[in-house]
Amino acid sequence: MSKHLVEIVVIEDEEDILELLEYHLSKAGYAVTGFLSTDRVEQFLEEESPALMIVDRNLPGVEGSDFVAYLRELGYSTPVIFLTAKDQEEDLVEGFRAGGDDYMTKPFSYKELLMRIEALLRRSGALSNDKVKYRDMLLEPRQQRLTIAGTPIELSRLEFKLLLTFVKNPKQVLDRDFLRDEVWGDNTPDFNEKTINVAINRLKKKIDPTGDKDYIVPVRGIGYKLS
Amino acid sequence: MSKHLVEIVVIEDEEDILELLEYHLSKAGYAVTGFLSTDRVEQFLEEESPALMIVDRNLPGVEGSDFVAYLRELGYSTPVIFLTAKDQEEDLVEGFRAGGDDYMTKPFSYKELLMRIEALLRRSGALSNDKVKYRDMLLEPRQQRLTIAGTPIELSRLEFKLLLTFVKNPKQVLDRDFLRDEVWGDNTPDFNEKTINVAINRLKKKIDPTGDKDYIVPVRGIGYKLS
DNA sequence: CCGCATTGTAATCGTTTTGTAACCAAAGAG
DNA sequence: CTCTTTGGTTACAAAACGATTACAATGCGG
Repeated sequence: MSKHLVEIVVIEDEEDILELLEYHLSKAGYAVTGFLSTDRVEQFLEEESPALMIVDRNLPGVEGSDFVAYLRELGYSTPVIFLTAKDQEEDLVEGFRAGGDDYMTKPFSYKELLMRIEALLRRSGALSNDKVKYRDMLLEPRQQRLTIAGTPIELSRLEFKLLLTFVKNPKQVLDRDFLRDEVWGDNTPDFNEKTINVAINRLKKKIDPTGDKDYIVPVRGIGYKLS
Repeated sequence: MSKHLVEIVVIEDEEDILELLEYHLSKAGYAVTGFLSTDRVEQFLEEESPALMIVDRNLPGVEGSDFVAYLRELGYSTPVIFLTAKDQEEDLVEGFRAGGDDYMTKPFSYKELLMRIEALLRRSGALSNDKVKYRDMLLEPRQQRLTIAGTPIELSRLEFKLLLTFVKNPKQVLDRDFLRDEVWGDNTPDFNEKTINVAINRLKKKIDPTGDKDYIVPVRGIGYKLS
């Protein structure tokens, strides 16, 4: 979809499993890059900086854990989840010693994998912990980022602040005075009547260009509300 | 990694399991504080800040996950490993949703628990690595040296410190206040607004003279981020 | 002390964002 | 239906902000 999404690298030599992983991760909204071996991965890391790597232990040529240990040696600290059929304790220990963050044995639940991915992304700071969702809109105040149905939308600071106050007070009619205080600040003298109109207008054009989503609707004589 | 002084909190209502945990963790070199219920934990967190918490799901009165969710709500981001007899998928999902970092079902191997603890500490703690690699940049803080794609680049003290804070917080938007505190120190009075701009500018010119790598990108009205 | 690198400050430029004003369209009251 | 009121739309001006450059201040090694 887009480069704004969280990027995950999967290294897995069994092609059908790799495809299944790619399918599940893409569906969950991640940008996935798959590798059948470690051959091109180092080169890839020189150019991109994925948020997480899922690495099979059994890879052609190299042990997955040796490869991760090598990356750690180089200085990469990308979070790693090992996937493996090996469930012996010493294999697991080897994985963690190599610098892995988590370890799952096959067969595993995809739901659980997704949960562990999310937890690790949260911990490593790749995901913002404060998110506000409303319908298909996802706002991340710290990053000042908005995605609608997965598509990133660029908003200016004012526009974001405005949308955020609506999302924080959903379904309520926000009168013009409230919006002025909340978004522009209460110390603003000679505040132009139409400033709000124009700001709302610009916001609407960005979050709903076709105008059929009806996020923000006017309430005549009072203000606006998010429906 | 020095395990000295690393403080771990264990919340477990079954007294014998708690003792066993305390035994194993102490033996591994951690300072352990055990609780039989969540009652005193919040008060404890106000005074101390443990590096990690091990929390049983089944606690008298409160669900362990609810308690962790409550702590997260309060703003505590202490790493959490859940311990539980519950191995249903939805229980696990609930644990992660509450803000847990890892999840182990009883009976579990102590060796594995210790590995997971260490991995989580590594990930969450300030790992003072002597090498940090990000894309094709390699920073060596000890020697204050930078190489990009193998080529050494000369950076001044300030420039290095600035780049290091970006590499340590990749993909996150660092606002001007954060950068000021982190790089210049928080005790700087009458800090010129443009100082950051100029410093970033000089840094960019050195690490990306042609300007096509896009390491550091501005986020208008907030600050900058490393992409 | 001098010379050099480093860092801060100020001025200027260009772009983006935001405010203002004029005009258009729609809703409601009579 | 017409008039009034209020919101929508557009164009333009002002302001905010980052980039860039030049220059001054600072610090450090000789």
